[in-house]
Amino acid sequence: MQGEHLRKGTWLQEEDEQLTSFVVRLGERRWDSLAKVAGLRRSGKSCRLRWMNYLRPNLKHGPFSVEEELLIFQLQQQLGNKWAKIARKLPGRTDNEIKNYWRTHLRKRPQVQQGDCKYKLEIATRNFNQKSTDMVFKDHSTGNVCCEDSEWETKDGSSIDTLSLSDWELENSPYETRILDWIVELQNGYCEKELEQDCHSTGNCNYNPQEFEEGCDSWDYFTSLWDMN
DNA sequence: AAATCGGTCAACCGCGACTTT
DNA sequence: GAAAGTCGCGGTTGACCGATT
Repeated sequence: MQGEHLRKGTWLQEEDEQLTSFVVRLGERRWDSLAKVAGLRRSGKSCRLRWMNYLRPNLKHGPFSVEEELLIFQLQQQLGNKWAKIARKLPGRTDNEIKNYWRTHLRKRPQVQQGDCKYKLEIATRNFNQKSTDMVFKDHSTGNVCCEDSEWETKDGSSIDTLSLSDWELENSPYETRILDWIVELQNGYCEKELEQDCHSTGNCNYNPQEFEEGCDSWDYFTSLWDMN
C-alpha cells in the first residue's frame, strides 16, 4: 500500500463499521492485510490501534472508578510505566487510556510524586465517602499496613479488584466526621510538628513523629483515627 | 465577541520483540 | 540461521473543547 494514499487522523463512523465487520470475520491479526481486504485507506497499525483502543467489545469508556484509580496508583508504583501490564489488571481499560489518565490526573498530584501515604488516605477517604471504609493497605510480607510496595486489600483479605462494595453510606457518622476533620487539617497545613505539639499538650500521643517522617508506618497513626475509644 | 490558554485524549511514531518464511 | 513481516509497547503529538481574559 502506498504511503501517500493512507488516511490519518480521526476515524469516520463508516471506517469504524468497516473495520469492525472485517475484524469479526477475519480475527484480530494480520492488520496490514485486513486493512487492504477491508478497503480501508489506513495502515495496519492504525487499524489495530483503533480496534484495540476503541472498537473492541467489553471496553469501558466512562470515567475511572475510585477502585480503578487506586489500582493504577499502586501498580504504577510497583511496575513503573508498564501500561500494558497495568491494563491487564483493569478489565475493559486500555493501556492508552490508563497512560493518558495517569499523565493528566494522577501524575501531577504532589502526593503521588512523593509517593507517600497521604494520597492513599485521600483516596481511601473518598472511597469511604462513596461506599465503604473497610479497606487497609497491607504489606503481605510483613503484615504491616500502608507500605510502599503493599498490596491493596480489604480487611477480610479479598483483593481490591474483587472488592464487592456495599451500597450503604454513613452520613454524619462519628467516623466520617473524624476523618473529614483530619483531611481539613491536612489541607490547612496541619503539619507533623503541630501533631507533635498536640501530643504533648493533650497527652494523646497516638502520633509517633518518627513514623510519620518515614511515611509508610504513618498508617498506624491514621488508623488511630478509627479508634473511637 | 474574539483571542488565548490549558486540559484532555485519540491517534501517530519509532523501536524492539516475536513470528513466519 | 537470516531476512522479512507482524505485533505490541511506551512516548509524543496535535486536534478539540471549555475556561478565562
